[in-house]
Amino acid sequence: MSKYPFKDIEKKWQSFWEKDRTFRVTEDPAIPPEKRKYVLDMFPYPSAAGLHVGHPEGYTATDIYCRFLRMNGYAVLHPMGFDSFGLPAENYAIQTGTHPRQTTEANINRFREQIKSFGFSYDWDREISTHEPDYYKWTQWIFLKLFERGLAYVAELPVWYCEALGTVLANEEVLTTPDGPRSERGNHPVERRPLRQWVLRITEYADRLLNDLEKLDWPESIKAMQRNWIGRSEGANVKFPLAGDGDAIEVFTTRPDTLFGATYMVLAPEHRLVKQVTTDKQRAEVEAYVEQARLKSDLERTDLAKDKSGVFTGAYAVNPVNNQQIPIWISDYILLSYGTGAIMAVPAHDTRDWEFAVAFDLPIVQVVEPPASAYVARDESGAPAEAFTGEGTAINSGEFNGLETAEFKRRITEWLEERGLGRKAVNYKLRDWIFSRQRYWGEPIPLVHCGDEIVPLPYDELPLRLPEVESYKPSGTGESPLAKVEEWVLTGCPDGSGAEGRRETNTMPQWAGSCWYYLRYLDPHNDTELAGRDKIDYWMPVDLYVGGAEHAVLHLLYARFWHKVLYDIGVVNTDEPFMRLVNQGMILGEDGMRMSKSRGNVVNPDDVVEAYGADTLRMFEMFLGPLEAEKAWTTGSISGVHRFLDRVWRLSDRGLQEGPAPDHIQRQLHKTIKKVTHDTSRLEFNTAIAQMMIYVNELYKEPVLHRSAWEPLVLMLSPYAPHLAEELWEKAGNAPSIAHRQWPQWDEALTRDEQVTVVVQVNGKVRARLELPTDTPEKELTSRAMGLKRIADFIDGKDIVKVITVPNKLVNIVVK
RNA sequence: GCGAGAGUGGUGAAAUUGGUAGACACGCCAGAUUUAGGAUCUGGUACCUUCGGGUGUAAGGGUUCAAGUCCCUUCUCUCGCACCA
Repeated sequence: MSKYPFKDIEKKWQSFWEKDRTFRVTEDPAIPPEKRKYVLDMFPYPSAAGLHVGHPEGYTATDIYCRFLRMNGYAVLHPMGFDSFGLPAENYAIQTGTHPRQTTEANINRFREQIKSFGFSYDWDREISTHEPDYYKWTQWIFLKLFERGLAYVAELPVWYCEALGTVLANEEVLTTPDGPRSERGNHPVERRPLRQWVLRITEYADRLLNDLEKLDWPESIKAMQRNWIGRSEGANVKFPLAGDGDAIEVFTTRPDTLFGATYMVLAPEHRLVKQVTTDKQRAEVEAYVEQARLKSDLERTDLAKDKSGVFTGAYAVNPVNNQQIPIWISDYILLSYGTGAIMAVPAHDTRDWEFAVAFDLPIVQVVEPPASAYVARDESGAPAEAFTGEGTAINSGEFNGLETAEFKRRITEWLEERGLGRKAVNYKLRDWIFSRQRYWGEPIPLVHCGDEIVPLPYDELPLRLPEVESYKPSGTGESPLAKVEEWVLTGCPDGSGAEGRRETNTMPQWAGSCWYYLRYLDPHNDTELAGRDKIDYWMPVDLYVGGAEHAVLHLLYARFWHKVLYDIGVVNTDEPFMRLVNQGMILGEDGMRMSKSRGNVVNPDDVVEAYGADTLRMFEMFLGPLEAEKAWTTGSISGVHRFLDRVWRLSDRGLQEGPAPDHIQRQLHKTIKKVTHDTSRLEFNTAIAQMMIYVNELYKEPVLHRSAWEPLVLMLSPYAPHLAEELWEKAGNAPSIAHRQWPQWDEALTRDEQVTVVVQVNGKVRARLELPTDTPEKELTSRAMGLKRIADFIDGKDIVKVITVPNKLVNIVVK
């Protein structure tokens, strides 16, 4: 159905750009810093399935923006690469014996071809892949820096282990599903196992990761997710001595002001003191409960709907503020992994403790009087029927009675500190980042075990290359396939002692490579530094980062963490990498559901390019709706965009007339330039396209096409449909390329119409319209409005209360 | 439950600071062109109507000369987190 030869045009210009290296960018010192922009796409994992329609969405958006910036005199860094370590290639290797490198590189080639077929203006001289030794040399280098600074350590931890993937996973890679905890990748069941792991001390950066979010121009939802994930809460750690024992239970609480209401304590079943405190009488029952809790999946343990369960240990602790003995229970609603794994229970003011107290008939003591404005459900006797968790005034709290919650917290914390019973404390939900994987296809960790010592490889021995292996299968011993490569594992100890050492056989997770890739683009071939400082100073930080919201926590938090470490060691110039973040909305299938093979609603972008051309695909995806909104694919409306481009093409067949265009065309043109400029700069591509459509519709009604009305349109179109625009630019007699030509400017005076429609309202309802010259004085507006027969009919016999006029907009006559 | 966001024609969606609701596009209808179909061009297309007008932006209320836009209440949906002490 298409008439314009998009296939020829697109092929022609893609090879022109490639030969011409049109989009190569260098660090030109003549360009002032404010005219330099770093626009980054989240690079893809080169899967076997090829690109889906979601990839070109974000990539088109940044491409349009970059082309727009270039035409406005900016130096633009816009690179692309591949996140090429990862499990799918390795799983394929396990099944088929094909080396993951082979699969990965074939996929990269396919991806690169596809990406090029969309006409994106990347500087391909800067392409990187994270699996290449030249690249992972620097991933390893950063790891050694982390190790040096004590930010990487080994710990035996209960970690998520995935039998199907044969590896441990980070907390962030595990999802809670109705079928229990599952791996984010592949949706396989996972379970907790105590294993020896490399861990990165991201918690040391928790406060900075939290506070610096304020500086960032990111979607509020992403910031909220990161805040939530970090989960900072302030309170106090308090020691409750055991009755008749020298030991004490330490708890974390955010409400030290409710200490007087603590009527019992609860330990996590795995808590170290459980064995010690349990009385003989209770031992059998406690042990049974602990065993039962161990076998429960986390989902069962965290099912909110279930009733509270627990067992009394038989032991008592002493509430340090009033010396009362309170019973110690165990329950699985207390998690060993948060705080100290033990709580003081204040049933009157904590919903969970309330439920537990009611279930086991434990005492409930009110210590916070709710403010008069607060609603509290009460039973027939007038006693509270639920926990009051808000702030209020202290009661039943001895000398502290009458204090407001915030003040009480300060005072009681001081009181505890003076007596050595407690101290101010901050807790985070964020855990340290479990960093090792028992896999083959990842960066080797450049460390050697020499007896009990762990010795880093000297920097000049990097990269530590992945050895070739016989089998990609996990060893089954909880070690990676690397462990079986004896000649690689056995090595001299790098401390120079000449002793035998064994290499670390764990590899890094996929996140490692993507934590810093944006820096390598700056200087991709540098073999003495990860990137030259002059290049970093020239481009960083990233001005705009576009990608999917699925990386809200994982990638974006890890990358920020590494960046801060690099900042602390003086490698980078800012403490945040990505100043502005935009999430492109997901493109759903035509049925409004997430695209998936099983639903059969997957749209392959190659097919669209084949049928309509890359320019149509680009514009269609942008025309679908706002960039950030979730949008359903609608095959039908592709033709609307294609028809538009076809109309533009046929318009060019008319030949160009020199000399000025008619006045109304000039006005329409300048309005169009203004709107397209404004909208493009704000990534509001759908409305910019609509405006160009309006303008083309206008041009269509004209008998002749003027060069002065045409060329600005071609220029404005060029970021959106670059192939067609290049062709039209050449067809108009200009030398290629259009890519660096000056963006058209508008004349404000010409954006205004000579005539405007002014509506006349009576009591706010539109009753008439007036065609008047622009900027007709308000007085005349009023008199013209009053003079209308229709209006006279409406206001006849009524009192005019007032008349409101808005120049060039409306007259509203208020009558009674 | 908590956090974030969103509800506008048959459909995707527009709408500076409150100022003509539905731009643009899909679909549909009509006309032109065409052997026919497709394609193309032009026009129409929120709903109701006694053709005066009335009603419409999830629902209800409020502020205002004027509300999709601001305020309050409620409902629905999407996403994220979820016994985090």
